[in-house]
Amino acid sequence: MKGDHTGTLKQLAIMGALNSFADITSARLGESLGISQQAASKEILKLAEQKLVDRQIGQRGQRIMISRSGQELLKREYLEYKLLFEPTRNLQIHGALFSGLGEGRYYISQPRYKQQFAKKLMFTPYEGTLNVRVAPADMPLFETLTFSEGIRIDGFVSKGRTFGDVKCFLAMIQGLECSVIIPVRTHYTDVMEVIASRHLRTQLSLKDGDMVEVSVSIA
Amino acid sequence: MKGDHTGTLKQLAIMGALNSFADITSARLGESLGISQQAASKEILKLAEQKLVDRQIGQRGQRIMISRSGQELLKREYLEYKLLFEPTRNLQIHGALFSGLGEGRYYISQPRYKQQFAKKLMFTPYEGTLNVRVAPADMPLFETLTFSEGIRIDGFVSKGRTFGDVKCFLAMIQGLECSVIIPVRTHYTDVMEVIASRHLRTQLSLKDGDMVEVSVSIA
DNA sequence: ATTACTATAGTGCGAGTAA
DNA sequence: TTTACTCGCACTATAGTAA
Repeated sequence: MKGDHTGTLKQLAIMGALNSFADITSARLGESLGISQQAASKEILKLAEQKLVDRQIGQRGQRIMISRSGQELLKREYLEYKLLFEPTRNLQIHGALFSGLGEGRYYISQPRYKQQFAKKLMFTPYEGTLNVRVAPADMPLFETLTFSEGIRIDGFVSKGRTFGDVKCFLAMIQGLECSVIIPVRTHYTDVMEVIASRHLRTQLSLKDGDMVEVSVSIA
Repeated sequence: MKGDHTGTLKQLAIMGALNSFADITSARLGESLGISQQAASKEILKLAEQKLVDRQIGQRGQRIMISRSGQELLKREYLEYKLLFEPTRNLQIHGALFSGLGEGRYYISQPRYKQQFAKKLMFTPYEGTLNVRVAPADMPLFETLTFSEGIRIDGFVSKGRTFGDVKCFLAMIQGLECSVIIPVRTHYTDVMEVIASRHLRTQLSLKDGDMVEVSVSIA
């Protein structure tokens, strides 16, 4: 709110700066936003300062591209709107962190899974999972995920091993966009695996035993 | 940008003011937005002044609900983000307005259609259609809609008459959210029917013969 | 053409506080 | 408890203009 430049960033994205450098003059940006050329110029400088955009400056104009963190900001914004308008329910699932044996990391680092995550989720997952021991009181909620449609990730066979179908649910953990992944053919478990674009433990300063709340959105 | 209170409006929606009155104190709103209680109070007053929210004031707080135009603002915002992040293509289809014989109005005012529009589109259509005679140069574009998946509206039989399946495509006309509807079993036509939540002719000051551009998004 | 500096006018924020 | 006023300060916008 205080220094909120989300609107400007969105306009830059609309003008083509989301996935590549776009020629955008401060005058044209100002016109789109209903502000002066000077104000638009300052907006760009501030976005660059906050590393939300990258710039290439020439003498006959500048080229602007939204940075990785800028993209994440816009995606988070999009997700919030989506949760508002799409008829989804949000399940608040609580649990305690624990360290797994690294099977999660092994699974999601399989190239065939990774390709699909990158395509079907809105982020490219960090290669590791956050293991959450679901609170007994929330087990009924967690189990409804078994019966809900999620984003389908197809299984495959690699080197004689079978990697089964998996489904993902978009979720939020402490304000961060993430995804809960569960096998389609579930065995009973109280372990919820969470993936995100970053290493959640360092990002959120979490350690074993910490209680977390994951807000899972189901269709 | 100048007097942009979209962020505040979105926060109010998140806090439950989208579809009903919600008890929201200025202090709590301020906390959510990272501003003071006083600033939040002013934000609310400005939103109310612009008729983007309705208020009920008591002595132990206020109840806030986002107005119809406020909802439309947020939906437009959502649509913009959606077009940015969902892998859609946008077809710019041009054509000239003309007056139909009112069959469009007759069709979309059928209750069975209306119910589905309200549920599956993001707006409740005004009971009338805008008839656009598609420019010959854009006919190939228009025809691709025939082969694209849209939002499916199921047909039905009423009083011995058959109303066929129809599909809708989210679209924008002069910055306004709208939808293009075409029968699933299409006969060849150069007439594109556009519906929206308002009477587009008055809303956009259009008259017969005017050229319009409709930006249709397909999956 | 551009971007972006300076100076000034205007708007917004928050502390204190009334109702 | 609330909401929302005034007022001082800071931030932001625009016009003019340099580079």
